[in-house]
Amino acid sequence: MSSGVKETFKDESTKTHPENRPETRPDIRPDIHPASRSAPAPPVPAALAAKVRTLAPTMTRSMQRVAEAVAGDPAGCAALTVTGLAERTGTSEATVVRTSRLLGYPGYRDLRLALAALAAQQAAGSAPAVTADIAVDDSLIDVVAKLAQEERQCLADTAAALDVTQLEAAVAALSAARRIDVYGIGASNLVAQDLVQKLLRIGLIAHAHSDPHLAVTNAVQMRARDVAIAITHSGRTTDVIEPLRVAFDHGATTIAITGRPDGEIAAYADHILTTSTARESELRPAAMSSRTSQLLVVDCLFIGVAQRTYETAAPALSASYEALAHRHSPRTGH
Amino acid sequence: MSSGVKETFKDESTKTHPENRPETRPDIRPDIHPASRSAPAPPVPAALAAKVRTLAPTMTRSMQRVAEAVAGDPAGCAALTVTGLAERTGTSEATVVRTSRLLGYPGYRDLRLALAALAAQQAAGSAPAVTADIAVDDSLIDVVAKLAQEERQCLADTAAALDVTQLEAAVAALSAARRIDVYGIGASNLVAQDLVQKLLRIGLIAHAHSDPHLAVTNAVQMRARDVAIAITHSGRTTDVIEPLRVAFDHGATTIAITGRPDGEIAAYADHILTTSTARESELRPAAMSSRTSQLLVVDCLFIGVAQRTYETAAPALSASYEALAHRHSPRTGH
DNA sequence: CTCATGGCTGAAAAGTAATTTCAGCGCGCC
DNA sequence: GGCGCGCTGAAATTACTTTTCAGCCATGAG
Repeated sequence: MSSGVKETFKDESTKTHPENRPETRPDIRPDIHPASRSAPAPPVPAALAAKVRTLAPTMTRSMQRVAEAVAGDPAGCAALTVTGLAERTGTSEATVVRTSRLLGYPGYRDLRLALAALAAQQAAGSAPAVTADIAVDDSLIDVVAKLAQEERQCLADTAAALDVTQLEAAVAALSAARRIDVYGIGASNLVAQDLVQKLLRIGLIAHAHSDPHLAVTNAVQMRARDVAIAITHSGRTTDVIEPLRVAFDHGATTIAITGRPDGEIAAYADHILTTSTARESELRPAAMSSRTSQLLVVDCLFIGVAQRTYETAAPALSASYEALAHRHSPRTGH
Repeated sequence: MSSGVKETFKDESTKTHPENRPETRPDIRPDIHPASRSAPAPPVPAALAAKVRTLAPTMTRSMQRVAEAVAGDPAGCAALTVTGLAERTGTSEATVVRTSRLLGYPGYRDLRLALAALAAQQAAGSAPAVTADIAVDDSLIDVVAKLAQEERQCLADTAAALDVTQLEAAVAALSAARRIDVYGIGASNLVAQDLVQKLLRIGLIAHAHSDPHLAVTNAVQMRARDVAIAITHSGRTTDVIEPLRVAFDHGATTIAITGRPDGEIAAYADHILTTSTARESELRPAAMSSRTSQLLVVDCLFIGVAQRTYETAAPALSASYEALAHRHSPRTGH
C-alpha cells in the first residue's frame, strides 16, 4: 500500500502531463481542480480487455505480448508470479511491471488481484462472449447477430471504462456554459450533431462544426465559461485538434471525446472522456464501434446536463415535442 | 465424507510443509502443468464462508478472528497485505499465514487471490438489477449504467425483431442500385447521413436529404433500379413520407426504416425494416433508443451490401482509409 | 553510409512482502 | 502449585516485486 502511494508521486514527477497543461493556460481556471485528473482509473477489472485494446497502440511490442496474455487468459496469468508471466511471454519482469502500470494498476501485484477477480467474474455466469469476426461469406442472420453482439459489447466496455469524475466535470462545465461548440469530422461529425441537437432541445446554445476553417474562426471567439468539445476517435485528427487548441488558448473549458486518451489532443483538453476501441475487421471499420461508443458518452453528457438544469430543461423538452407534433400526419397510430 | 477429505488435505499442508515447501517451491513451480494444478488442492472460493464455519471449532481464538475477517469482508481483506490484515485483526503475520494454510491455501498470497475472486463473484451476482428508469436525482454512475443497459437491451430487441427476409431484399436492391437517396429529418437525418457516408465509401452513389423540398425534387428523378430509403421512427413524419411516395410512384425501389411497420409509410415501401421501440422516459426521449436501433439496421444494410459487392467494396474501403491517413497528424502511436 | 539519438529491453540490484523460526507465555492437567 | 503443551508474535529468512542501469536496436540527420 505504502509503495502504491510512493509510486503515484513518482509517476507524476516523471510524466510531464499534469505540469505542462497549466503552463499553457493564459488565465486561471476558477472551478476545476486539475488534481482530479491524477486519480482517474479505479481499476475496474471488467473492462480489462477493452483497456488492452484501447492502449494497445501505445504499447511496445513486448508489452503487447504481455497485455495479450493477460487479456486472453486472466485465470492462467493470475496463477503466475512476475517471473512466471515474464517467462511465458518471453519478456522480462520489468516489462511485466511496466505493462501493469500502463493498464492502470500500481504494480503487478494489483494487476494480479484484478486478474483473479476478472477470472472469477467470467467463470460466474456471464460468458466472455468472444464473437468471431464478420466474414464475407457470413449469412445475413449471422451478420445481424454478430453486429448486435459487438455493439453491445462495445457499450458495456465503454460504460465500464468511462471515467465518471471526468464526466462529472464535463457536465458541470456544460451546464454553466454560455456557449458550446462541438468539433467533429466525418463520422464523428454526426455524433457532434447529435449532441448539439440534444443540447439545443434543452435550451443551451450549441453549434456543431465540420468545416475546420469556420471552426477555428469561431474558436477564436471562445472565452472563459464557454465550452469546446472535440470528438475524434483517433485523437489525431488535426482538423479537430486545431479548433480545440484555439479554444483552449482563449480560456474556454475544453473536452475531448476520444479513443486515445494519450493522444496529442489530450494536451488541449481539460476533461477527457475515453471511448472504447473495439477490434476492427476488414468489413467492419473502426468507425462503426467508435460511433456507438461516442454516442453513449454523448448521451451520458446530455442526461447529466438535463439533470443539472432540470428546471429549465424539462419545460424546454416538452416544448420541443409539442412543436414537432404538427409535422407528423394527424392520423393517430392506433 | 467430505470432511474426511478436507482433513486429509489439512493434514498434508500443516504437517508436511516444513520439508515439503522448501523443496517443491523453487523447483517444481515452473514445471507444473495447468491441468495438474487444480488436482491436488482445489481452492474453491465460493465455499469460503462455509469452510470458515466448518473449521472454526478447530481454530484457535486469534485464527478465528482472522477467518471471520476474511469471510466477512473479502473485498476489504483482499486489499490488505499480511501485515495489514494482522493489524486489523489484532494478530500477527504468522497467524494470518497459519489461517490461510488451514483454509486450504498454500499461503496468504493465494488466499488473497481467492478473496479477490470471491469479491468479484459477489459483486457480479448482485449487480444486474439496474433496469429502472433514469431519474432526475440519479448519480452519474447510475446514469451511465442505466443508459448502457437500455441501449444494449435495445440492440438485442432490434436484432431479434429484424426481418432478415426484408433485409435480404433491401440489400439486394441496394447492391444493384444506380443511385440511392436517403430521407431523414432531425435525429433520423444523422442516421441517414451515416448510411450515406458508408455507402459512398464502398463506391455507391448515395445522397442524404433533410430538406423536404429538395428531397421531393430529387425523388422525381428516381426510376427503376434506383433505391429510396426513408428513415422515421414514428412512421408518420410527413416530410419523409412524401419524397418516398414520389420515388415509389416513379418506380424506384423503396425501403422504410421505421419503428411503426403498420404506419402510413408502409403504403409506399417495398421493404420494411422494423426498428425497436423502447419505452421512453421524461429525461430519455424516444430519439435516443430509436437512433441506436436505426443505426444497427443501417449497419446491417451496409455490411450486407459490402459483402455482396465485395469485389469493388474492399478496394474502395482501403482506398478511403489511405486517403484519410494524411489528415491525421503523422506522429505514429507506435 | 555513418553516426548520433532516443527509447525499448532485460539482467541485476534494491526493496518490499510473505514465510519460517524461535523464544515467551498463558492455560490446562496432574 | 508446579509441569508441560502448544498458541502466539517478534525477528530472521526467504520469495517475490520493483527499480535501476547499461546494452541494443531502430530511426533519422548529416
